[in-house]
Amino acid sequence: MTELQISQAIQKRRKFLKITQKDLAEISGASVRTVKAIEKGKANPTLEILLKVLEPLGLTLTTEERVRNE
Amino acid sequence: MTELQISQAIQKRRKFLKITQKDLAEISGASVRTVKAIEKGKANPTLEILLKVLEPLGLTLTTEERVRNE
DNA sequence: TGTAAAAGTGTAATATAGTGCACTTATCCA
DNA sequence: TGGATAAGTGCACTATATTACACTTTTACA
Repeated sequence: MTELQISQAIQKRRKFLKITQKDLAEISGASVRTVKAIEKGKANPTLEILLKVLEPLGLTLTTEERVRNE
Repeated sequence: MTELQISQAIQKRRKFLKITQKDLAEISGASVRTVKAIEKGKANPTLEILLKVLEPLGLTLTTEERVRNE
């Protein structure tokens, strides 16, 4: 999963939950600025920030064996 | 999946592949210092670095809905 | 068990992620 | 369609991730 796919998953999930970037920032503890950058794919977030943002979205990060052709 | 679990997955996989931290550093393009820190769980790597290290291990990162009780 | 390879670490420099502020632009719906 | 809310952005500062170098400690095996 690429950086872009992760940011898309975050935005998709946030919209599904009908909350704003500001809401997500407040709940997660990350700054609004950073949440915006992550969703725009213009961030290279640290793992800590990424996990903080994913958590309130009910999402988690996992490592998997990469499958051929993806 | 926590930061700790990710570092453990990396170390486990690297040892399975019978390569050294130095090898992994060279293949991935991350510094040896950073690879060591990640495996030790003493790093808060950027997504870019994390993906670079996972890639040659045949691992990938995915986001999933968090399951209750984990 | 001596030795070489691997792993771990302190320090310091550099690059860059994270942030707040102020502002602009886009979206939306009454 | 006007106004309110949400989203996007330039700038400048602070915090911290990444790195090389030099060194110590641990591991493994001939």
